[in-house]
Amino acid sequence: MQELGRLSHLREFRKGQVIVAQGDDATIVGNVVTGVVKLTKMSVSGQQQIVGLLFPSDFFGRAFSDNSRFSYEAATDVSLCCIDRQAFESFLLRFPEVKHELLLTVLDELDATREWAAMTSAHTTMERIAVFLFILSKRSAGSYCENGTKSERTVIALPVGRRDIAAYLGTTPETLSRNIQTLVRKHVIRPLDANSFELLDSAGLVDHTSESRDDLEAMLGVAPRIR
Amino acid sequence: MQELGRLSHLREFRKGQVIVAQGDDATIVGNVVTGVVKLTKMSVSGQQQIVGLLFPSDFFGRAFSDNSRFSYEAATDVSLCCIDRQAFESFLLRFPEVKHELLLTVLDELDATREWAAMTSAHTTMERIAVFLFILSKRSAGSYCENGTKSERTVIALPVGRRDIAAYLGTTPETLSRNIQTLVRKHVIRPLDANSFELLDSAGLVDHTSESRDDLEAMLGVAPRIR
DNA sequence: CGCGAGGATTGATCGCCGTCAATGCCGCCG
DNA sequence: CGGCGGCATTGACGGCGATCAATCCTCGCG
Repeated sequence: MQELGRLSHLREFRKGQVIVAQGDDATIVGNVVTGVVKLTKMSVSGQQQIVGLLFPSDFFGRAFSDNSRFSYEAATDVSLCCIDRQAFESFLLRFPEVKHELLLTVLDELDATREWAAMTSAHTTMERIAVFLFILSKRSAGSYCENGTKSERTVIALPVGRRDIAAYLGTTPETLSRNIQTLVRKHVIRPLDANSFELLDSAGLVDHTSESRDDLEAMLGVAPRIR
Repeated sequence: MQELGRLSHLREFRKGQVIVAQGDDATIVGNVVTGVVKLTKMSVSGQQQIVGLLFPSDFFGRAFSDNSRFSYEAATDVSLCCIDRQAFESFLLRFPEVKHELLLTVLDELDATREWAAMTSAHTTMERIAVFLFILSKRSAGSYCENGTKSERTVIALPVGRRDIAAYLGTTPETLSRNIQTLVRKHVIRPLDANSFELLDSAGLVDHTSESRDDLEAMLGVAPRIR
C-alpha cells in the first residue's frame, strides 16, 4: 500500500480540461479526490454524450487497454490521484489481493451500469430526473457528513451545468428545467441558488421515480475500495 | 484447464425456464453453449425489463456476490456449461491467470454496456432498432460461419419475441413493428419468416443508425475468453 | 455603472411514439 | 376440420417531449 502511495501523485485539473481523450493512449489511471469528472463519448454528429459522472473515491481510466473508448474531462476543478497505467498494471500483477479488489469493484460497476441502463431506457423523463436527484441527494449527504456539517437539511448540489445533466439523462435542458420547476411547485425541492436545492420531501421525490427505495439504493454506485 | 472441465457440467434448460432468479442465492455461474439467455430485472410495476441478451460463449452469473441483482432466464431452449459458483471462485484463486482473463472480460463488458447505455439514451427508436439489427447481423454471421454455411446472404435471426426485443430497446412492440416494416419497404431488409430477415442493404442499415461503423463494432460485445 | 455573453427559464408549436383497439396469422388441441 | 389463444401487424388518437424562439438572470469586463 505504501508502495502504491510512492507510485501515485496528486494532479490538479481546471474545469473543462480533458484528462484522457477518447481513443487516446490512456497513459494514466487513478481516482477522484475532489470535484467531479465527466465520462463522455463523442457521437458522429459531433455532440458529446455523457456516459457517467465520477465523484470523489471513484476510479477513473482504463486498465489493461491501450486506448480509452471514452473521454475523461474535468466537470469542475478537480484533484486526482494519478498513477502511470503501466506501473499500475505491473503493481497489480505483484499484489493479487489488490487486483482482486479491483475485480470486485468492476463487477459492482457493471451491475450498477446495467441498473442505470435499464432505468433510463424504460422510464419517463420525470422519473429519470427524480432518480438522478435522489442519487445526488445520497451522494452529497455522504460528502457533507464527512465535512462535519449537521445534515438536518438535505442539500442537492448539481455538480455540472444543465446541458450536461440533460445529456446524461437523455433529454434537453428545456425539458429538464420544466420538470425541476414542477418539483419546486410541488414543494418537493426548494432552490437555494442556481446549482443547489434543498430536499423538502424525500418520500415525494421517491414517488416521482416509480422505483422502490431498494432499487434506487442499488444504483448509488460502488463503495470506495482502492486506496 | 482440464480441472475446470472436471468441475463443470452441461445442463439443459427449456425456453422460459428461470436459471437464476433476481435476489437469489446465485449458486452457479458458467457460459452459454447454445441458445440465448435473457438478463432481466423486475420493476416495481411488475413487468420485466430486458437488461441484456447473452449469446453462445457469453459468461453468465455473478461471481463473488451472494445474490444476483438480475434474473437469468432461458429465452430459447439453451444448453449451459455450469460450474458451482463457490468452486469457480476457489478455482480462480488458485489460477490467477484465469482470474486475469476474467478481469479483462469484465472490463470489456463494462465498456460495451456503457456504449450501449449511451446509445439507447441519446437516439431515436429507429436508430436503436437499426443498431440492434446491425449487431444481430454480425452475431449471426459469426455463428453461421462456423456452421460451414456460405454466408453470401446475411441472415438476421431475431432470438426472442417482439415483446422482449421492444423491452430491450425501450419501446413497444407496436412501434418496433412499424419501424421494421419501414425498413422492409425501403428494401433494407426482407422478411424470410416471422423471426428472420435477410439483410439486403448493409450500408442503408448503417445510415439509419446515425453511428459510425467503428462505434457499432465497439458494441458487438466481447470475444470469448473463458473456456 | 453599462454592456455583452452564456446559461437558465418560460412559451408556442409540432411530430414521434405510447396507448387502445381491431384485424390477420399461425399453431395447438379437441 | 373448426375453434381458440397467443403473437404480429395495422389503424386512430392523444400526450409527452424536442425544437425553435424569446426573456430573464448572473457574471465578468471595460
